[in-house]
Amino acid sequence: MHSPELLKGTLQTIILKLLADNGRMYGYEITQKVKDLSQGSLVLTEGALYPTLHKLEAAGLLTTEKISMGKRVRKYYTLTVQGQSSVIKRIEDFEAFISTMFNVLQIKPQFG
Amino acid sequence: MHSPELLKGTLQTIILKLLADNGRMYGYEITQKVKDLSQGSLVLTEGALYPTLHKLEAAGLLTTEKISMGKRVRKYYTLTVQGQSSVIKRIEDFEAFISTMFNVLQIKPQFG
DNA sequence: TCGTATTACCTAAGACTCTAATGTATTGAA
DNA sequence: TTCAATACATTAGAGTCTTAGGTAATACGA
Repeated sequence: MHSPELLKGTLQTIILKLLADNGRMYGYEITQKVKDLSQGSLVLTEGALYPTLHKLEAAGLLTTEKISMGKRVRKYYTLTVQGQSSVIKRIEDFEAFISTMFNVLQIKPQFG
Repeated sequence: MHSPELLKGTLQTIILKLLADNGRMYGYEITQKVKDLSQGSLVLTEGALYPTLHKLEAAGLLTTEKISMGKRVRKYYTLTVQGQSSVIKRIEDFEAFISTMFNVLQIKPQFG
C-alpha cells in the first residue's frame, strides 16, 4: 500500500486514461480495474471516486448513460471529444512531472 | 510549469532528499535548489515550505540551528538519524508509487 | 431461508496540503 | 535612494482526499 498523499492529483488522470483505454465504464468497475492493475496497492475509495467523476462530467470531459441490468441501474461513463484530448495532455503532464521529480530527487529511474 | 496538484504529497520527500544530499540547508536555499534542479518548473512557495519544515522538525526528522550572518540570522536544517532512515524509505515509496502508476496508466517509462 | 459478502450507487464531515497574499527586515546593486 | 533579492514567517481559503455513513440489489453458503 502506498503513502496515500502521493496519490493526490493523479486520480483524474487515472480515471480519464482508463476510460480512454476501455471505452465506457461504470464507477465500481473503475475501482476494480485500478485494484487489478496495481495488484491491490492502489485502492480508490468511493468518497474520492464519485465526486471526481461528477466533477469531470461537470467539466464536460465525460458523459453518462444509465443502463438497466434487471432491477439494478448502472451508470456508465464515456469520454467526450474534449475528454479524449485532455487525456493526452494529462499523460504528458504526468510524464513531465515524473521526469522533473527524478531530477530534483537526483535519482535514476529503476525498473525491474 | 507542472499541474500543482501532482506536487502534493511529494514536498516532504523532496526536502528530506535534498538535506540528505547536501547536508545542512536553510529554507530559502531549498527553494532555490529546487528551482535549479527542476529548471524552473517546480517552484516551492514559502507558504508550503515553512509549515512543512516545521512539521518535519516536530516529527523529529530535522533539527535546526540558527547561524548569524552579520545582522541576519539564517536557520539551518539538518537531518536527524531518524530523518536519515526515513529518506531511504520515502524514496523507495516514491519509486514504488511511480511503478504502480505506470502499470495503472498502462504507459511505458520514456526518458530522453 | 437467512445471513453475509459483494455489487453498485451516493453524500457529508473533517483532515490535510497546498496557493495566494501579506508582513517584517537585511543586503546589494544601479 | 530605491528596488530587487535574500530570508524568515503566518493566515485565509481552495481543493482533494479519508473516514464514515446511507440505500438497495444480487449471489452464495449454511
